[in-house]
Amino acid sequence: MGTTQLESVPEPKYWHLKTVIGEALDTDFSVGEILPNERELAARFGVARATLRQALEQLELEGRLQRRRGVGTTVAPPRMGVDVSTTQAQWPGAGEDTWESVDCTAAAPPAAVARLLDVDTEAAEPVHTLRRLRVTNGQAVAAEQLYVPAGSVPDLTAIDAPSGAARARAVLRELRRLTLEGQDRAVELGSARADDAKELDRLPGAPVLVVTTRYFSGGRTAAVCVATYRADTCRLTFGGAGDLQIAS
Amino acid sequence: MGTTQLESVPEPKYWHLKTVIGEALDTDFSVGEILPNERELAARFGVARATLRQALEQLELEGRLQRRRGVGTTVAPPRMGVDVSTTQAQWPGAGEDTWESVDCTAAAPPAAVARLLDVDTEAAEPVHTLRRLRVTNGQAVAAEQLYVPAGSVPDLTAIDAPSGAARARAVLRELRRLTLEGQDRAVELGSARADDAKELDRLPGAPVLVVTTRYFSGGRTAAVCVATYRADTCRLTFGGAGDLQIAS
DNA sequence: CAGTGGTCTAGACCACGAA
DNA sequence: TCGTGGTCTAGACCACTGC
Repeated sequence: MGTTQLESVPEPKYWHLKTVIGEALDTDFSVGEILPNERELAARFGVARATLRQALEQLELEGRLQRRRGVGTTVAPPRMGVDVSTTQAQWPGAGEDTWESVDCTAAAPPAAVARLLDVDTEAAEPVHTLRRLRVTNGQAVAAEQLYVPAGSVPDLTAIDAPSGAARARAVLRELRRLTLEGQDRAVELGSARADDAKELDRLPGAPVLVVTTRYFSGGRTAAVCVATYRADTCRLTFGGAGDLQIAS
Repeated sequence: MGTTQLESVPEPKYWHLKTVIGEALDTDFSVGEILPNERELAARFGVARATLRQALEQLELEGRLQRRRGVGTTVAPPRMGVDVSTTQAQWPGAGEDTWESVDCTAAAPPAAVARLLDVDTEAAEPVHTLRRLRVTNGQAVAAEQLYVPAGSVPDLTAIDAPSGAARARAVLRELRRLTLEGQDRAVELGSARADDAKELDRLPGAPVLVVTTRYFSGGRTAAVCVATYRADTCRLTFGGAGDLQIAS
């Protein structure tokens, strides 16, 4: 009995580190406080920097930390709940939204989106491509692309501006005049494309929650929306569960 | 004009690798096919194994690859859509569910869950803790924990078995007898706890989508459910969007 | 047992932000 | 300019799977 039972299944170092640091965050640090830099933390725990980084990456993935190049690692505030409810079907842009930086072009949609829309890829029906940014509490939390086949908004006059923010608003206005017959939604994990990452102030490849919505009107898919939410800072809520919160 | 414009913002190697391999998956490989091992791939692309692994990790995160220790890296099938719709409020276990491996204990809930339930942490009201596994297409896609305060199911007789699967079914049966007044839902990114990871056939820390649901009845929170979905293989769908699919 | 992916090390250099 | 996190290397050993 001189030695106690050895761990038969040794826990990886980074996993243990994550636990230790996670507990320290709760007790020794407050939100926004800056941690020692990675080289010092690694030395303090007696591990290689790469191992320490593995632990920090996990904590960042869980929304506990925020790391910024050239600045440092800070304690993140609790994730903010952003409402994406489907309980009451509504066109995008309706209600008390906090969308900003509206823009509009006539670019052709990616093949995957064209498949969702009922557009004929051969006929090349024009598709309005809107780009919006969702800003909550002063932070950009989502980049959205809304694809609207020209056929869905026939009454749109060319006078409304050929492109840009004014055009985008005109498309949204026309869309809201239609009768929304239903909508569909899916959520999955993805990694940020370069352009979205830039607008969300993240590095390319950062984990994001991709929310894809189909809007039905007139017996067809009238619009498709692909919204990319920062996975580190956002908790998507449905049904007004704004205060719902589970610490991981 | 002897030299073309140098890349002013050189793309990281792993990012470029991810693109190259991702395209190769579309053209040169079919679902289920096994890739060359990491050491060979790294050599073939002329990078260190760690760099190659960074690219593979991203592709796995996006659900394009599946890696298993001791086996190899295979091309993953498209993510399966699992329905978690909130359009019609219903108690867990109702409808055509595919939940399995039901179990039930009387363990005290984590503090975060107790906060959501209206239980008095001091009085220590007993809480039924159910554990279930959601199996779709023969694969475990989610591990769920359902917390039901004893006060929510007062008519539960002790005769129904003190614990285990039979007890779990009894709790669910009693729950369904109540009038469900509403429900709440939130989705966020997390990393798999050790026990969940084991049941989902993943390593601890694997990315998961955590779905937290509150069930309201009798003017209080009658139950709280925390479901952990494999983020690599699942796409959460709302409103019957089973066929909704966007390639990333 | 051999071969796979998972963990870990001890360095190096780069890109970015702030002073 | 300096300090930060981000990328990258070339190794090593370990844990798991299947033969």
